[in-house]
This record gives sequence, structure tokens and C-alpha cells, in this order.
Amino acid sequence: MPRAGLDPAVVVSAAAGLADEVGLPNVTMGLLAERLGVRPPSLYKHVAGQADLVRRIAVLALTEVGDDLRDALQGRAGRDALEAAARTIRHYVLEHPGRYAATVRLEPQGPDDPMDAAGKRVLTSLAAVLEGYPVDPTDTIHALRLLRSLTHGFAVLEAAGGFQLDTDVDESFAWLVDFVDRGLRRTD
Amino acid sequence: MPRAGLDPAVVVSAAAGLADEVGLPNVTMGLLAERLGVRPPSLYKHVAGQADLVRRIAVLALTEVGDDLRDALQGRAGRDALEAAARTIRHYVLEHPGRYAATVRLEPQGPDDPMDAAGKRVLTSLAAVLEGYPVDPTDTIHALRLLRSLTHGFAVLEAAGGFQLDTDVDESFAWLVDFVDRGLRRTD
DNA sequence: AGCCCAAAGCTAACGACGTTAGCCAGTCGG
DNA sequence: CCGACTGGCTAACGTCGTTAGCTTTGGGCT
Repeated sequence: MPRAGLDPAVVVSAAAGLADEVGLPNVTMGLLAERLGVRPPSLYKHVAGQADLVRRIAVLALTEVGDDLRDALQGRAGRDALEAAARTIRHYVLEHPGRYAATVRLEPQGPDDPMDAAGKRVLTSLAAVLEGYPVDPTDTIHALRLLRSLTHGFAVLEAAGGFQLDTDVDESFAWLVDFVDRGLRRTD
Repeated sequence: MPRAGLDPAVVVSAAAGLADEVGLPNVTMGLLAERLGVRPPSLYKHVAGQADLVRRIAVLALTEVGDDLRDALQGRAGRDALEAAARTIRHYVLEHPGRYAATVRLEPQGPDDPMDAAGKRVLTSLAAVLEGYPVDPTDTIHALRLLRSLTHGFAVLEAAGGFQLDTDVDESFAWLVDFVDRGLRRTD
């Protein structure tokens, strides 16, 4: 029996790809094993179980989104940055629905949770977007929650097909960005 | 063997309660049967299976939210209505996380889908909120998507414990309502 | 070069769960 | 009072996640 040369990273990466293809709930240990040319029990040499697997996919997704955001925000500020950030997140969710679905779950558990770190990086990027607006420091946390709620809600609804098709979603997206931009620009 | 007096409504109601208690993913046919004093196969006399069950829970949830919204919006308009609607949805999700989780799933399927009807009632209420604002008719759809995305995203993040505890979530909620209210009031 | 043992794969098996088939009793209309 | 429909049951199967325990590989140390 030849070695397959697996390690946690390879397994998680394959699982993430599979999740995007068939949907997170359909990522079964058997299917993943088959994809990797291995028998299901062998996977347990690399991940602790299905829960652990999903958690690792979530970390991967948050890390990737964080990277994408960092790239997208380079040299941008204000409305430009807001639009870029929103577009980046929306694009990622549409492109990687399975990965993103893994992040919609679990409360942070341990104190030194690797998911926390990845999540914080995303938050940092969103906070950077707010730098370009006259937001009172005490309101920053609220504005951050606005951005998170809105991007998350929009992405989930679009990915789940929750919007009727009558009107273009792109148009709504642009409208929403504009709405937030205007609201954040006001100083009173 | 005495009759248990079940019917679809009783089964779905019990399942919804169970979902709120133990979380939707943990609503197993066995657990639900036990709760109803019955053996698992008996449930299939009333619902077609687990997928059907979740779908019916979703319809129940949308119907209840629709009712709550209708009540909450009685005699209110403008900012008052907006705040009432947002509070109603937020309250429902916190009170019935399992039921709400059932609605976060897939695209309407059949043409005469009972879920569509229930969903439309909710949308109608949200549209009524917008009546009190100077929103251009062509922008109504966008504003509706704003409300849906924001309420949904906020509710999910709060229910999932996605917000850090440093700052009060109630405060952020009030800030968000205010933000949307101001944005919708402007006419240009 | 050759040994050795940790790691990585395997088979077998178990328990939980959803679901189907088929049987039997309780109830209700005629 | 009878019969048939209905709602409950037991038995059984397939899938899935997971554990136990065996085998083999291959890298590192002598």
C-alpha cells in the first residue's frame, strides 16, 4: 500500500475544494477520502474528526478573505476602499460558498483559538476602511458591526438565492455601498 | 398501543420547540419521537422526512415572524416603525434560534411553495416600513434588500456569538437603526 | 548498509441515524 | 356491529462517523 503523502494542509485544502463543489453538508469523510485516494479512517491521522475539519476550513477561509482584503485595500481609501472591501467579500462568498459556510458556525472556544486570529485580521481590514471616514472613535465598534452584518447578510442571502431575480443584484449591491458611504460621510 | 393523537401541526410544533432548545442540527428523528412519546418510524405518517420537517419549521417561523411584524407595526410609521420591525426580528431570532435557522436554507423550489407565501408576508411588512420614507419607487427593492441583509446578518452574528462582548450589542443595535433611519430620510 | 520505530495506511466493527417495509390495533362511519 | 382507514409498532437496511488494532513503509541513527 503506497503512501499517499497526505498532511493536514492537503486534507483541509481538498475538503475546502470539495465543500465549494458539493456544499459543506455534503462533505462526507467517505467522499473526501475517495477524493484523496485513501480510505476514510486514514483521514483521522491528519484531522481529529469532522468538527475539527470544518473548523480548519473556517480558519482557511478567514485567512484567505483576510489576504484578499489586504490586497484589495492597498492604496485605497474612503468610498473606494469601502467598495473594494464589499466587492472582495461578496466575490469570495460567491466563489467559495462551501468554505464560507464553514465560518458561519461556531463561537470562538479556546483562548488561543487560531480562528480568532484569522477573524481579527478581517476585522482589522474592515476597521481600516473606516479610517477614511469621520467616524467618532466610540462609534467605530458600531460601524464595524454595521459592515459585518451587512456584508454577511447580503452574501448569505445572495448565495442562498434568497433574492428574487426581478431586479439585478449588482445594482442593489452598488446601491447599498452608496447608502453606507453616504451615511458614514456625514459628521453630525 | 394507545394513539398519541399526532398530526402534522403537532409534530412540526414539537420539532420547532426542540430546535430552539437543542439547536436545529440536533433535532433528530429519534429525539423528536421520544419527545412525542412515539417511535421514530411513526413520524413518517405525518411528515415526509427530515427535509420536509425542516421546511415546515421554516414556514412556521416565517409565518410567526410575519404575524409579529404585523402586530408590531400597527399604528407606527417612519423611524418608529423601522425600530419596531428591527426589534421584532431581532427578538424573534434570539427567542427562537432553532426555528430561524431552518429559514436559512435553500431557494424556493415549487411554484406554489407555501414558504414563498410566508416569506412574502414578511417582505410586505418590511415594505410597509419603507412607506414612511421618501424612497424612490425604483429604489424600493434596494432598500428592501438593505433591510433584509442587515437584519439577517445582525441577527445571525448575534445569535452565533460573533460579536465580542466588550461593547453592548443593544447599543450597536440602536446605532444601526439610527444609521438606517437617517440614510432613508435623505431625499437627494 | 542495515536496523528500528514512529507514522501512515489498511480492514473490521460498532453505534447513531434516517428511512422503508410490512404488520396490527384502535376508531369511526355506515 | 362490522369493516376499512389510519396511526401506531417491530424489524431491517444503508450510510456515515468513528475507534481499535494490525501492517507496512521509510527516514534517521549507528
